[in-house]
Amino acid sequence: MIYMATRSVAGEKTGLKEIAEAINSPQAFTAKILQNLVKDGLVSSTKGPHGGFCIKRPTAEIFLAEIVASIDGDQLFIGCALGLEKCTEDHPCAVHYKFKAVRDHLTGMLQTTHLEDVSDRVITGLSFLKTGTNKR
Amino acid sequence: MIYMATRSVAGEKTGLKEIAEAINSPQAFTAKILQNLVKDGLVSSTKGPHGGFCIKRPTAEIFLAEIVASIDGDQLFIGCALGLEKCTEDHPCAVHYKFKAVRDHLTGMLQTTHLEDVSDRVITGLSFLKTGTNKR
DNA sequence: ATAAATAAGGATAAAAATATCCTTTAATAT
DNA sequence: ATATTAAAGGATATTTTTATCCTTATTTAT
Repeated sequence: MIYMATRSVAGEKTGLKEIAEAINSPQAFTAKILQNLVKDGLVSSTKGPHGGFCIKRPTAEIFLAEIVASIDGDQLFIGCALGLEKCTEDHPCAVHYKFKAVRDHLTGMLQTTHLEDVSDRVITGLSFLKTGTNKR
Repeated sequence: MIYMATRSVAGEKTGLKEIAEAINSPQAFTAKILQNLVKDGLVSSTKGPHGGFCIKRPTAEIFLAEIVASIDGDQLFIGCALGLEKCTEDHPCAVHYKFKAVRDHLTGMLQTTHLEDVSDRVITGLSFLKTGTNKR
């Protein structure tokens, strides 16, 4: 998403191959994740020559939380740190409140940081999407 | 560890079976994790009748960070949010600083919260180690 | 219309995390 | 000494996550 954001300024498409290379992620795997993002309406795709993927909405309106939820589901946001099925104010796990503070911080960050924030740093060369030797 | 903390007041041993039941975790799997904690010096174990596991140091001196590191390794503390092999101030990933703030919060919490903090809440009935129907 | 390019989707495979089983080792009690 | 209890450790199995492969569907250019 960040790479596409650095590219889809005027609604230009970016091909799978290019995206996968840019983030040093296997093509087929990247394709599956893109399919998911398409299914969830964050990205549009077109087949055929000059086809590819494109972010649907303005990058300043897409927050990281949406992307994380689309790719990884909601466990990051609602799962219990100790793995309890039911972990609530009524029946909190032993680290519920300590953990809640951290999670609220994380959730808040993801809900207030939009793609533009992040992609701008890449465009200006302040940060990176790969190292040349990534782990995954 | 939290369950043992609620039990090993005067250096009493707690058996594997009892621990596994208390936290609703499979016995054999719990045993592997306990082996690890023993190897890392957080827990002592004795075999034979009346054998079992016991936390080695005062619970007020064992911080959650140590336990997490023993069980899950250090990726939680040092891993890059975007999966870059090398993610540093010099070569930061696109969410490095945003993520760093959250991680510092998490790390800080784990490094300042000790077992006693957490087990006391269980002892006084304010929080719980299982629900009856856990996920894992 | 046909060929070429490209994503979609289903089936499968590989790797990692989670979990189990069984044999061995050590401690205790008789 | 022997039997019993309980953890240690190695091998294996299951599940989940990560990744690949191959066929199909769609779009564009000729």
